[in-house]
Formats: sequence, C-alpha cells, structure tokens
Amino acid sequence: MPRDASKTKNRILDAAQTEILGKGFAQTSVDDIQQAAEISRGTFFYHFPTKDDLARALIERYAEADHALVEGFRERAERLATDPLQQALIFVALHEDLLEDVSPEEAGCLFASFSYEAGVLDPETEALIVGSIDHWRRVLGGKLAEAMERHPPVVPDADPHLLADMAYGILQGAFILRRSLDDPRLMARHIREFRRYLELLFGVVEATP
Amino acid sequence: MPRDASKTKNRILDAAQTEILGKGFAQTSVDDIQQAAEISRGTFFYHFPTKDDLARALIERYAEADHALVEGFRERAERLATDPLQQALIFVALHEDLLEDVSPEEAGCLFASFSYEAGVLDPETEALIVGSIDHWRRVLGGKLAEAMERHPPVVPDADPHLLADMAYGILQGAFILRRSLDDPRLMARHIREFRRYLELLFGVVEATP
DNA sequence: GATACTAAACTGACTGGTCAGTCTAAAAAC
DNA sequence: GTTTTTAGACTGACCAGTCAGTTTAGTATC
Repeated sequence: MPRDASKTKNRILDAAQTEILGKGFAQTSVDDIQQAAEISRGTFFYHFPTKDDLARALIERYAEADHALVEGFRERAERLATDPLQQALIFVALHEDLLEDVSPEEAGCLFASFSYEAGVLDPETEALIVGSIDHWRRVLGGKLAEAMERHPPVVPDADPHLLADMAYGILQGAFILRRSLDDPRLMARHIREFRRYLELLFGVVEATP
Repeated sequence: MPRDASKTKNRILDAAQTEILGKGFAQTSVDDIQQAAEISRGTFFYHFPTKDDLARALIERYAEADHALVEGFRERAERLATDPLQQALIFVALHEDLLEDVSPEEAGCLFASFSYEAGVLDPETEALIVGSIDHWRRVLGGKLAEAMERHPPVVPDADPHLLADMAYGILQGAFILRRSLDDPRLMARHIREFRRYLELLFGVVEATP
C-alpha cells in the first residue's frame, strides 16, 4: 500500500548531511534541506517530528556507517596480514586510499561539525559520537599495542593510544585544511606521513643517518 | 556610563568569542552576547552595525593575536637556540606549554569553528583565516626545511611542509578530543608525541632496536 | 556639545512546527 | 476483474515565535 518511504527518508538524510557539513546545523534551515532533497516541507516533518530528530537520525546513521567502515578496514587488514604491526599499517593505509581525491564539499566529519555546535544534541546522541570516536581510537590503539609487544619501538616509552589520538587529529586537521587548500591529494599525504612515522617508530624503515 | 569605548568593545568581543566557541556563530544570538557581556542591546549595535561585523572583528582580533603568539614563539625559539632544528623543537614545545591544562570551554579554535560554518564570512575575512593558518604552517615548515638542510632526516623524502600540516592537524584534533575527553593534559601530550616524531626523524634520539 | 551608553518598543524576514487535505498502491469486497 | 476501502506517504498554506536590526527618547561622562 505505501510508497517507498525509506527512499525518501534517505534522500532527506543525504541532502541534510551535505548541507550541514557545508554550513553547520544551526545555519541549515528545514527549507534548505527540503529544497535540496526536492520534497515538500510537510514530508520533512512527516519523517522527522522535529529538526533535532533529524540530527539524531543523521548521527546514528553516520555512526553506523563509521562503525561498519572501521570494522571493514580492520577485517581487511587482518586478512591481508597476520602481524599486528603490518595490520596497523594497512589499517592506516586503507584510510589513505579512501581519502584520495576528496572534494572540499565532501571534506568534513559530521562528528567534528556537531562538536563545534554543542547543545544541539541530546546527551545520548552526544554519547554516541564519543563512543564512535572512541571505537576508532581503540581499534588503531589496540593494534598498535599488540604491535609493540612483538616489535619493541625504537623509543622506550611510546604510548599506542596516544599515537591513535594523534592519527585522529591528523585526520581532523586534514579535513579543515582541505577546505581552504586546493590540493585534493593533500589529505592522503597527511595520513601517509603518519604511516611513515609508525614505520620509523617500529624500525620498519632503516634509519640512514 | 564609562567613556572608554574600546573597553566595552573588548568585553563584547570576549563574550562573543567564548559564546561562539561553545555553540557556534549561527546558534549564538545577539541577545546571548549582550547578556554575557552585560551591556544593553543598543550598545552592541552601537559598536557593531551588524552581527557579521562582529564576526569580522572577532576574526581580525583572533588573527592578530595568533600572529603575535606565533611570532613570539618563533622569536623565543630563535633566542634560545641557534640551530634551526632545535628552534623547531622549541617552537613546538612552547605550544605544549601553552596547552597544558586547557578546560573544555577554552578548547577550540575560532578558525576551525568558522570553517565548519561556511558562508558567514565575507571572502576577505575568509582569506584572513587562510592566511593565518598559512602563516603558522610556513613558520614551522620553514624552520623544518632549514633544519633538514643541516641535519638530513633519517628517511630520504621527508617533506617539511607536510610535517607542519600534520602538526596543525594534531592541534585541531586535540581540540576536538578535548571536548569529549576528561583529561586536561591530553592536548599537550598529543603535541609532545609529534615532537618525539621530529626527534626520531632527525635522529636526535638514538634508535635502540 | 560630543561621545558612550541604556532601555524599551518596534519591524520584517525567517524559522521550526502544524494541519487539513490529496495522492498512491495494494488489499478486500463484489 | 472491476470497484471500493484503507493506510501510509506526501503536499503546501499557515501559524506563532525568534532573530537581526531600527528607532526613539533619554542619561551619564568628559
């Protein structure tokens, strides 16, 4: 009996996401989203009782996709190598591949966008973001911790989880830089540079002084 | 009541900055700012014809302060050491000191905040942000380039400007993480980790495999 | 007498949100 | 196999509130 509701709902979410990544949540009106999604104003509120509900749905979808992506990367890394250090390096390299050639519009993390607009989200959704970021950090941090057990780093007191945080930061910074800089490849190179650090830290590349 | 206009103007700017860093520009109303600054509505518009003018003034002030800070750090680094590598390391370490014990409210960069709210600023102000970010990158990148001439890095094709970008990212990422994480010292440790990378890259610390 | 401010009322555009009603497609009744 | 029913999907005009910005009339300070 019904028309395909989920299709429309996803169109709304898609439109909202690009709009919000560009302008921020508060500055994106329901009208903006409605026009971008090419649906009527009423349809928007049919699917999302309030604008805040949209925000929550967006974050939930984003968090799910993020989780799937990270787990996918982890699995691929574990399939491609048995050594945890190699797995960590592959995990990072997969991010590199993903971020080759990102347009300025695509460049951006919904989590970061909302983190600069505090107070919009209810505590549970806020917690979802924190959990999602944490998941990423734990996966990479965990692999690095395993790696350190087998391959002692060339400096004594290296902290695997601090390294993961650093990588997270490089990712976020790259998003911001991508918006003002022209080079579409820069993001991947930033991550590449981090990978090089790991290689150096674990003595994968020979130091040639 | 008082006659000192610049004092009031600065109070408005101060209030606006903390408010905007917390909630974002669009979500911060003139009333919010006016109440936080404890001035009347009329006074706000006496000093800033439009809300956008406030945004511009804020960015200009922030960019100036940023410039002064970076140049100050550069000068101190150049005073404390003659070797460009040591200067670069000190330059980074000074950031570390600055970011010891940052509260979640303070954690944030106005440039990043506005970068996720595109369309608010006029092109000139936008350019000011880009220029400001670029200045930071050029100072660190330049020092690292000098350093590489004197001290060849242990890996062959290290790019000093890419390294500076990475550092910028770590800084930005640390701001975002600081908002959801409890540890006030984390930011400094993130930067410290980057410094360690530089030391490793330039062979300042001995690799002990 | 000019500058710096206050207090409050006001305007108009725009915002999130509502609602009475229309459309669509499939199931039920004949 | 045509007609009727039904319920979810969708529409767009409309409402009430909020926002940036204006105006006005007045006070305090130098």
